[in-house]
Formats: sequence, structure tokens, C-alpha cells
Amino acid sequence: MELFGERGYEGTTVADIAERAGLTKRTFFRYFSDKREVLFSGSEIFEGTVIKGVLDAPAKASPLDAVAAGLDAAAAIFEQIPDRAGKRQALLDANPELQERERAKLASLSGSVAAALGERGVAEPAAGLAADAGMSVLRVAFDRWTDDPHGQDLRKLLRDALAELKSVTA
Amino acid sequence: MELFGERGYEGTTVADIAERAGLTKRTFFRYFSDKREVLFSGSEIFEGTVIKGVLDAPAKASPLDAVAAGLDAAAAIFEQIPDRAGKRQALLDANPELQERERAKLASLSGSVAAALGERGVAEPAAGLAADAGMSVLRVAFDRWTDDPHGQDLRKLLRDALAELKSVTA
DNA sequence: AGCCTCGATGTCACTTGGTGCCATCAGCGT
DNA sequence: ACGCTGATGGCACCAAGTGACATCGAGGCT
Repeated sequence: MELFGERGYEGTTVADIAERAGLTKRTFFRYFSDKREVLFSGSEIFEGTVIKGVLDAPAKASPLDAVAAGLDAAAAIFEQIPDRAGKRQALLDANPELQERERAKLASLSGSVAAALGERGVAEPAAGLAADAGMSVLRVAFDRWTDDPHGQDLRKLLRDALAELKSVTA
Repeated sequence: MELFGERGYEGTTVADIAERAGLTKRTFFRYFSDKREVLFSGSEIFEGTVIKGVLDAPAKASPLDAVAAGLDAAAAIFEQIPDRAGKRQALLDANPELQERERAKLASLSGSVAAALGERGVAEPAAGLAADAGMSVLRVAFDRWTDDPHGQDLRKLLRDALAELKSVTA
């Protein structure tokens, strides 16, 4: 993050990162499959939290509400580190390459969420559609939150975005 | 496509492609910014068709229905070349790199659709959410269609997926 | 202690995607 | 015939990855 802050993402080579970390380029690639991956290291934890939230949602909750419960549970992760999240977001915003990866991660998350909904007895394609809808909601809420991390809290923004979605697909 | 069919996407180098086309690697990169891009060359036409469909939808159509109209208009493009679409899909399915790009294209399309909805008087975040929802519907329908390109027609699959989405977010 | 194994790291060579820079060439208007 | 311009080739170069092999250090075993 230091290096990215100084020289930007593109301007920083893997060799630079490795050197700063006291490693070799080769070793870097043993920890991260990609240069991009270094910015997505916490994503498994996030994903796990979301999934747990989905599975723990009340049995009578609708698929979409179960997804919302999962996102709500995970929102806390970002709220603990608003400034780090903000810097990361600035990097993503400046790099199409990173945005692609971000989308891919969301897509993977969507897949896992759909699987979790499956365990709750939701069939396809409903599960996939509900999961995707959740990702949309997450993106909208997260964008607004990063615009102003100390304004409204992320969980409220999530609730608002969800309500908006429901009204738009009514 | 010949080369990709023989050696797969990864197994084919840009130099290979260029040679087969009677060009140089350097010239290839003047036509395509990326190796990936070569598989997404028609996407502007597709995007244009969708946008036109959205803008031409009846004024009283809901945002989501306007998006659906756009997708419906563009479905014809794929239905004209089902086998080419199928081969392309097989390549995408086998390559995370290409899936990332595909997602990025869909995201870009979503952005344009949201803008088109904006021209129709739909405000944010409703426009963005409706556009994203449309992308979900498109993916579901398209997946089913590529599973069996000569089964149900793509437009019917789109209608079905849309109905499913509406019921899931009800 | 001496030895062995194993996992983590370093080293090096190599491939490939991608870019900058300049040369070349073909068409075209004058 | 001259010069301009846009497209292409050629070349050198950088950075991301990868494969193969050497090295080293922490234990475990006798």
C-alpha cells in the first residue's frame, strides 16, 4: 500500500513490492497468484462472513432477504477499516485491470451465495438471480459509502439500496 | 477461432494469430488493445442495439421492462450465429481471464444502459439497479441458451428469466 | 551430536503480453 | 516527380508469470 500510494498501481512492479517486503519476486508469486491478488487478500474472510450470514438468516426469510442478511453481517468488516477501504477503492477506481478482478471476485461471491441459498432450499435460477441482485445492492451501497465513509453507515446504505431494488423490480 | 480451436486460448500466442492473419504482432496490437479483445470485437454493435432498444421502448414501460426491451432487441444478433456463439462460449468457459473480460464488458454495458435509462427520466440508483438486474437476466438466459442453442429461443428464455427475477424480488 | 527430511525461499533462465520508437512503403493530391 | 499521410514492419525493451533446481533452516530420529 505504501508503494502503491507513492507510484500508483501500474508504476509499482512486483519486484518493487517483493523488495520492500524483503522477499523475491518468485516468492511473491508463491503467496499471490497474481499481482492483482495482493489487493484482494481478505476476500475469503469477507466471503465466509457473507455465507455464514446467509445460512444463519431466519428460515422464513425470502431469498433476497437472506442475501441481505449476509451482506449486513459482512458490512462490519469494512466499517472497521474505513480509511484502508477508501485507499483501496481509489486504487481500484484508477485501474480497469483491478476493476475486472473486483468484478470477478463479486461474481465468485455471487456463486457462493447462490450455493448457500441452494442449501436453504432455493432453486435455480431464483438463487442465482437473488445472489446477483445482492451484489448489485452491495455495489450501490458500497459506492455511496466510499464517497463519504463517515456519513451514513454502510448497513443503512445497504438497507436503502435493497428497498430501492425492490421498488424498481416491482 | 481456428487457432483457438486447435490449441486453445492459452496455447495460442499473439504471434501465432498475427501470422495466421498475415500480420505482425505489432499490428495485431494496433487493432486490438489486448489479446482478450479479439474475442469481443462485436460488442459495440451489441451494446448499440441494446441501447437503441431501451430508448425505443414505450414511454410508459417500467425501467426494468425498458431494459428487457433492449435485451430482446439484441437477442437477434446471437440467434443469427448460434454455432459461433457456442464456440466462443466454450472458450470463455475454459478461461478465467476471458470471463473477467466478459464481466467487464457486461459492467460497461450495464453502465450504458443505466445512462439510457437516465435519458428516459429514471434517476439513480434505480437506473443502475435496473440495468444490473437486466445483466443478470441476460446471463441466466444466455447460459441456458448456450446449453442448448436449438432448444427454446433466446427471447423466450429472456422473458422467463425476467419473470423469475420479478418473483424473486417481490 | 550427527543425520535426514521437508517446507520455505532464492536463483536463473525463459516465455509471452504489451509498448515505444523509428523505418518503410503505398496511395494520393498537387 | 514531389511530398504528405496513414498503415505496417522491425526491433529493442519492460514487466508479469512459470518451471527447474539449488539452498537453507527447523525439527525429528537414532
